[in-house]
Amino acid sequence: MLTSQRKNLILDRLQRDGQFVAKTFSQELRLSEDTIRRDLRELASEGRLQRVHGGALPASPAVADFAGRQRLGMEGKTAIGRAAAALVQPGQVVILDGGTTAVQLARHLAPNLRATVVTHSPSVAVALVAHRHVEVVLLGGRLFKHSIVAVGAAVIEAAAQVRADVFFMGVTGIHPEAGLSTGDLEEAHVKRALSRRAAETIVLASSEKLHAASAYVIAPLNEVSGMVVEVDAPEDLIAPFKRAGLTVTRA
Amino acid sequence: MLTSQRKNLILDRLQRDGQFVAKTFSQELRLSEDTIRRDLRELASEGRLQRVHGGALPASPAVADFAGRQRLGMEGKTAIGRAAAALVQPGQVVILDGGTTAVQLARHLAPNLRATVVTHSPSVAVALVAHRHVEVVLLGGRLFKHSIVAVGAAVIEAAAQVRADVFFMGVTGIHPEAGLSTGDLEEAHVKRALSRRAAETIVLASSEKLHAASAYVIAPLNEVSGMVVEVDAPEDLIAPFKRAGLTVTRA
DNA sequence: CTTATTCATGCAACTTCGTGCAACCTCCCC
DNA sequence: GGGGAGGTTGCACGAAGTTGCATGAATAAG
Repeated sequence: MLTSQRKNLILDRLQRDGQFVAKTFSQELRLSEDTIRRDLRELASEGRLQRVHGGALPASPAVADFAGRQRLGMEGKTAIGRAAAALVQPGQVVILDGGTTAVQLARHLAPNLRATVVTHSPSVAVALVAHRHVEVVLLGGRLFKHSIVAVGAAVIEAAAQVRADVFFMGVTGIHPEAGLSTGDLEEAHVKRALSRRAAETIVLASSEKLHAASAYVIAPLNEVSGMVVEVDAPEDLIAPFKRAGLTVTRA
Repeated sequence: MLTSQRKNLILDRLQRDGQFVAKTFSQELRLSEDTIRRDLRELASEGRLQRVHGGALPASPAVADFAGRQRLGMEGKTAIGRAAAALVQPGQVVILDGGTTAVQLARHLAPNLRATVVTHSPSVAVALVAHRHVEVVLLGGRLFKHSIVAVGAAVIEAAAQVRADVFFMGVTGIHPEAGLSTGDLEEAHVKRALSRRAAETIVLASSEKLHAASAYVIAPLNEVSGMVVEVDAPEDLIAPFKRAGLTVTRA
């Protein structure tokens, strides 16, 4: 049996059964589990299925993708969210970006805090329903499922109505020279627009984002006033940002 | 059964029932309670559900808040959602209201359906992230937490950009003489505006809404083209609407 | 206050995972 | 036909993940 033939068979099974167990299949084909696992790994890296312990599940592109990212470094993101939440002052108008870290921020806002949160992320909006005293303003637009945020001209237009005190921005890369960047052009536009509607911009930067750069530039570093990083972020990665004048908060 | 599959199942149950009992589920799957509890702990730490003594509740107290409402007649609402989802034709532009029934509708859209959904409900938007082929447009505005929908002039303005084929509306009352009504003035305005942006309006009417009237009028009956009711809705409550020319679909 | 669940934790047995490695195959060029 | 490059496969082994049980703490219910 050819490798690619076997891979197709795996995908067929996955579609048919809604699940795929590596061990069962290896016995059925009388091949070692290693071979099957290798196939699964490759298919997963092509995004054609979602790898899980023991086998695989169908790839539901956006969700699984997002859920996967969500699990990664959840601890650090929660800590960053909590620390950033503490930076919000009573009565402020805050713009909150999308992403898991932002949702954690929303979750950890002090229960008695009175503030207004403006967001283009439906997830953040839903998370804030739990908060008694926070007024939520949702910015609408086309939903970009990969990140679960609204994007496009509509968001930018709606944001123009807002003057906020601070914008908490998520990025995929923050680099001393390259500045802030993210993986989607539309998202980069929206982040830039939101940044310009706030007096300050604070970047939520989990460790893997430090000194990384993605395809689309959002803004140079000098448009950022601060960043929140994990408590154990290496000092030598942080130093360049401090030199650039950013206020660095450790979670 | 794969671990992650089990976790998905837990989340599904939670969505479906609005609650989750560890012991019951462990017996059902013939696994130790420890395993289930471990899953719950992990899901809780990812913020995907809210851990409580004995089991779990939906993550966003948003939904938990709903949970009271949600558990009530959930079966009927799911059925209505499914039936209404079947009314959507490929390629249509659909406006979807907020509320539990609408979320069920979103969940039950045929997986291969290509369509555009316009909504002012962040919950609906999040639910549709899972759908591969549906384009989602989010209407922004101030978030009305009780119903988890955006309301206000911004929504109405954004809706003005849209010409939809059909609007699926949730109400708190539909009455032969009093027409459609709901419990909040702002919401009534928004529903009316959305209704005018669609060629047809179809009301999602679980049994307790029939012949009920709430404080704020949305529109008279003649602006409605159809309604979806539970399969066992009493014929004598339905007859007046049929006489008024509405197409009644039984779930 | 008492009692019965339910919970978190540590532990041991077991399974599954990733990596490096060697054997083997196929294809292609000489 | 010889031989090398590139790819595939199975195995070994240490790492990581999963599960059920025991224990004592925490919680809900009467």
